[in-house]
Amino acid sequence: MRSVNRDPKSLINRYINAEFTVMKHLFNEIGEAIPEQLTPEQFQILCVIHQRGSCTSTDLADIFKVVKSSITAIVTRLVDRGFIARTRDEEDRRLVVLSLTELGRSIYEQADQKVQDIVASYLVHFDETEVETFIGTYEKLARLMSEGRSRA
Amino acid sequence: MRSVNRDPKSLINRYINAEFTVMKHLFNEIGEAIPEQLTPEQFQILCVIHQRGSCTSTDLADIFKVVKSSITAIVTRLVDRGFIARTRDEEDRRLVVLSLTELGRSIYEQADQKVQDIVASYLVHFDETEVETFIGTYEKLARLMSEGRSRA
DNA sequence: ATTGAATAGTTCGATTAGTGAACTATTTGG
DNA sequence: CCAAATAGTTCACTAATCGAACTATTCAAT
Repeated sequence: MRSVNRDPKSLINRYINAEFTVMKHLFNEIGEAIPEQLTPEQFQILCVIHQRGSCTSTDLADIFKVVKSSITAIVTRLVDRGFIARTRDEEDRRLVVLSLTELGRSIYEQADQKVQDIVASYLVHFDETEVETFIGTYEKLARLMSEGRSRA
Repeated sequence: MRSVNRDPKSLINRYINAEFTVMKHLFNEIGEAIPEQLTPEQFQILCVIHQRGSCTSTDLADIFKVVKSSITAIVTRLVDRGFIARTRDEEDRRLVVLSLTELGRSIYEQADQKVQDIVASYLVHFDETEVETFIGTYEKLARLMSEGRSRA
């Protein structure tokens, strides 16, 4: 990307505008579509616990790059609504293991289906190789950012 | 994208994971980098006013897909900090015209430079055609979403 | 074996962003 | 000219986030 410095505005601004627009719309539509009024953050937390089976507050704080007290707050709301169970780990009693309840799993699966539908309804406008290339580049970017912090 | 329905999870989940990861990191880094503690929302509002010269609360509410009272709140904070001026339109006295103060312009330009630097530091890992293809697809997606609401 | 440091999590008080309903002020159109 | 539409604000509420202070537990080093 030699031309970044010669032509700094155009590509980067196009990228930022697209990113903001897409993210805003996606979040809005997901917010509308998700049953039981799950926020995007709540949805993502259920998603991680669903994928892993269980996890801790510290795991979630690392994944989402927020401090642990933020996780406590969100998790408490989800526990109050019966979507998540908090279980003390008997091996290491400092740990609180988070897992989905049956209700939580069911809610997550409904929400996930809606998200799939929304995204699919957009992806249908692209041909397959375009999508694969796009996602490949996107994942590379996500990887760079996750590894990141080593850049200037 | 015929295979979306046959192979529904993989591509869509990869896309969503990448989207969330990238957005999270980008917002975090922008938040850290922006001077004077501008939040991403505040930055985006200054950005729109900077691009347009001036605008109204209703414009901003439309652009960001939020209700007008949200805009009132953010704008009030930016006015309090001296970044934005509210001017009653004498033609149509219902309108409040928002514009950047000198300070606001200066703060925005500093923040914008940091954002450019952050994005450039990632784009440098890609070759130019890859970036152009990626952004092209991204903009197409953003366009579909903006037009959207007409889908199922 | 004891104790001091690290780790896991919560609580509390603050700020920011967002919503919806009720409100004021102005303009417009039948 | 008056009713409806438009523009914006205020208010009370919720969600997410932060940071500092706190409890409880485990680990490590002497």
